[in-house]
Amino acid sequence: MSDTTEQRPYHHGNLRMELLDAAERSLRTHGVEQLSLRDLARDIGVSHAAPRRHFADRRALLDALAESGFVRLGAKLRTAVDEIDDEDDLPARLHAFASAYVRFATENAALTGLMNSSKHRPGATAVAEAAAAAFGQISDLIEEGQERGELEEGDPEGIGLIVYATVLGITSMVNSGMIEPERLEGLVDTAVTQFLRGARPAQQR
Amino acid sequence: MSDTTEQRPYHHGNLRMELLDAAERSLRTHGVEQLSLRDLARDIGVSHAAPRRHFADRRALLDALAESGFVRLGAKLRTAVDEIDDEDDLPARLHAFASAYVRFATENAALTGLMNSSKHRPGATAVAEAAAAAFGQISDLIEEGQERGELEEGDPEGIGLIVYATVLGITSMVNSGMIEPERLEGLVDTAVTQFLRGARPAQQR
DNA sequence: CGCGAGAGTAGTCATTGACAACATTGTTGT
DNA sequence: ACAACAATGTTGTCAATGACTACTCTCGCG
Repeated sequence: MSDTTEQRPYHHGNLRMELLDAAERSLRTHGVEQLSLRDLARDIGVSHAAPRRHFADRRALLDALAESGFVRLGAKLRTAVDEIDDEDDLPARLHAFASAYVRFATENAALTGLMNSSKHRPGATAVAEAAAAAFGQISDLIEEGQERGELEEGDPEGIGLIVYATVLGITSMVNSGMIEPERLEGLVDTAVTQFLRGARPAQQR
Repeated sequence: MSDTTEQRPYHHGNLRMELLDAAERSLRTHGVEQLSLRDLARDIGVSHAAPRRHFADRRALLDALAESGFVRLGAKLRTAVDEIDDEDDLPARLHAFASAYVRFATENAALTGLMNSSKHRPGATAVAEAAAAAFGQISDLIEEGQERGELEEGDPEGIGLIVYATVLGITSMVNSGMIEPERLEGLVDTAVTQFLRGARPAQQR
């Protein structure tokens, strides 16, 4: 059935997904502050109260958005790392990871901001889990590096945290306009390189 | 004249400052989303339109808050660095800088979030300047380190950016609940140490 | 085949930011 | 002194919004 001129049936049938889509568009073009449930409903062509059937309140919609963001980010990170064929090439894999992150985070600036601010909200366990899954990948990378003696010993998560923090900070600065996007690649490069140098075991220095 | 039972004169005399004070309290306890101009006006006991004489709109109030935050942060950073008597002790100074930053940023979590999200708003030049002043200090530190040959050559600002980014990222993770505050000190410690190792000139490796 | 749950609608309310018109007070030039 | 006048507050109003309630439509299941 064509949906162009046809009257929409009483039941939309796909509202939840379409709400999320519209929400992400609005997020991208107008920012999170401007995102209004009634606006989305108007865009889609349903009544102002319809979204309530799918999201208890504005927060719930934003949380769902953040969760979906983390899932997609996780996937991007995974494929980026896996694309480095040489499984033992830690520098390359770390670099791929960092690059993929900053690309996603700068191409989806507003969404990333939302993701980073929602993941602490109590009750948003789904968001937290999605975030942990995305982040967990770097711990694995670090762990492998340690096993092969390329990185100093110590809590893999703690060490990974540093890398993650740096990348997070860089994108935050780009997204807030503090530094120009052109410098992104270079900064990520030096960040990863310096990290690898700084985290080498003592006997290799 | 006592101001306890006395009727407030028609002209408050200090509304702007008191608004900023109340705003910061509200920010701290309820977060930026809940901050409402009318609420502040009620708290202070003026009419709902009074704030408009001092801040064109909600954004302007938030920007002023962010600016004041950067000014205070800058001062904290400066004194922290200056408290290290040995002017040549780069590690100690860098550490003091990072420590002071994370302390401020975690003790003023919501304010920091606001600061980091406002500094890009076009037209908020005052905010941008305050931010640059606070951040510029680290460039100076790096430059000194380079002059004494303790750090590899290269754009001081670029190198400083990495440190700043890492510290920014760490606090962002703490403030969003991704990592526990107890780990803060340790993380900052390793971050600074690793940075210094990684940024040493080649011949010293 | 009817009926109940799921999904959408219309109506309402309190809150809010923004704005305009008006009131009060402090200041300044003469 | 004192009459403009600029600052600063006040009341009143409006449109938008999120949240809630009561009602309606449809479809699938027993």
